[in-house]
Amino acid sequence: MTRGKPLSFNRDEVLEKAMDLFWAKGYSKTGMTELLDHMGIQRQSFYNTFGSKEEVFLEAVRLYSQATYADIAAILSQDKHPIENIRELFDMWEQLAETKQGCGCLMANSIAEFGLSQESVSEILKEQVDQLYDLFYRAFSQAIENGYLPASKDPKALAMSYVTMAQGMALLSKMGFGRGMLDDVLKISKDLLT
Amino acid sequence: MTRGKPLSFNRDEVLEKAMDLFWAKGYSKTGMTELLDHMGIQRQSFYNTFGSKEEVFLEAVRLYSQATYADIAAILSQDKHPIENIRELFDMWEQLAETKQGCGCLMANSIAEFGLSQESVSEILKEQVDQLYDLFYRAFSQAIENGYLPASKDPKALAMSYVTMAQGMALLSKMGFGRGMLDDVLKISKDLLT
DNA sequence: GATAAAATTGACTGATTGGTCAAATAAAAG
DNA sequence: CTTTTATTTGACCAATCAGTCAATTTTATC
Repeated sequence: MTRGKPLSFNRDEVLEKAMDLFWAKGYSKTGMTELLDHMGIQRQSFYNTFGSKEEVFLEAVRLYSQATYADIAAILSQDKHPIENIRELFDMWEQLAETKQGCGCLMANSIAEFGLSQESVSEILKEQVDQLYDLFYRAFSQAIENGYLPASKDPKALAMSYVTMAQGMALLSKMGFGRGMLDDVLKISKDLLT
Repeated sequence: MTRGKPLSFNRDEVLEKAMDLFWAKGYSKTGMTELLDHMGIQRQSFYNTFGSKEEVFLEAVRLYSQATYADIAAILSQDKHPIENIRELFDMWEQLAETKQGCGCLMANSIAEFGLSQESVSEILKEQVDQLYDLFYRAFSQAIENGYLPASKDPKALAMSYVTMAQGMALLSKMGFGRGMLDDVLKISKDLLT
């Protein structure tokens, strides 16, 4: 082991707490003092470990999108009719919206907050959106191959539409739209996936 | 006429300039000095006329949503097949996205920035989203009455889905998604509106 | 031209921002 | 026990934030 006093906190744990706060409040509205309180570490420990507010934010966004990607991939990769997978996905989102009331999606929030204005951020966000798109694209392509969807369907357009709807739903959930909105969009999905 | 020196600027004009800046940068990232520069008026004139940064922001959001509502209403109220109206709507959005690169939609941006955290803002936003929903709902209901859509369609779910997609597209446009994304979502719309 | 009212100007305020510095303390390894 | 590394503490910094104040100028009505 290296010499010296070891970190008294778990890096991953406090990063996750930072992620939660950025998720709930956004980057600008999260003050350093508040962030430190929420992470439960000292100012100096923070700057030693994470470098700066911006750097910890980037790490938080990466952590968020990796976790989100894994969750969605687990559902979409099931060998079932896509409408069934999508329904499960919506169930997960509904549960998430209840747990994290008013928080929406950290990626969607960050896109809105930064757009292309800060390359360090947009670089990550663009990559993550693309990965999410690929996930849906592969799922729908596979569904066509497996005969769950007619070959006339365009997996590319479907994937883009679902990414779009996901972002839209994340946003609207911040305005208090919940089950009703999800049910409506899910209902419409049946027309798309049959 | 009332006594005293009249305003040397047009209130509506400078409000529109404020709207443009809030649209491009969001509330938090817009500083007063920058806002004043962009509006082209003096600090004191600003506070005399608009009261505060928050108040002018609320006015700007109202102005934006009224203008947006009018634009969309003009298109959706046409007595054509809804897919034709939706196509026109997407054309408008594409043009807008080109003009206002990276700005997205002020309503979507504000929802992401504030959510329900500030009642003065969320009150307006919720109202505007509801109005937008009503607009789509009436359009689809009318389309069913006029025989453009089968009665089996659910105008409620369709309206909610389009509001969701609109928000999602506004968000994604901030990441540089443009024509390709719009074309894909429009293509998917054909499945929904036939 | 006197008077009233509003616009304009620029300096200024207190609070808050993210971030730094230095000194004291704690704990692990050699 | 010494060395090395890290934590902790609190003071501190320059910059920026929205907003204010008072003196001055401009333009209207009387």
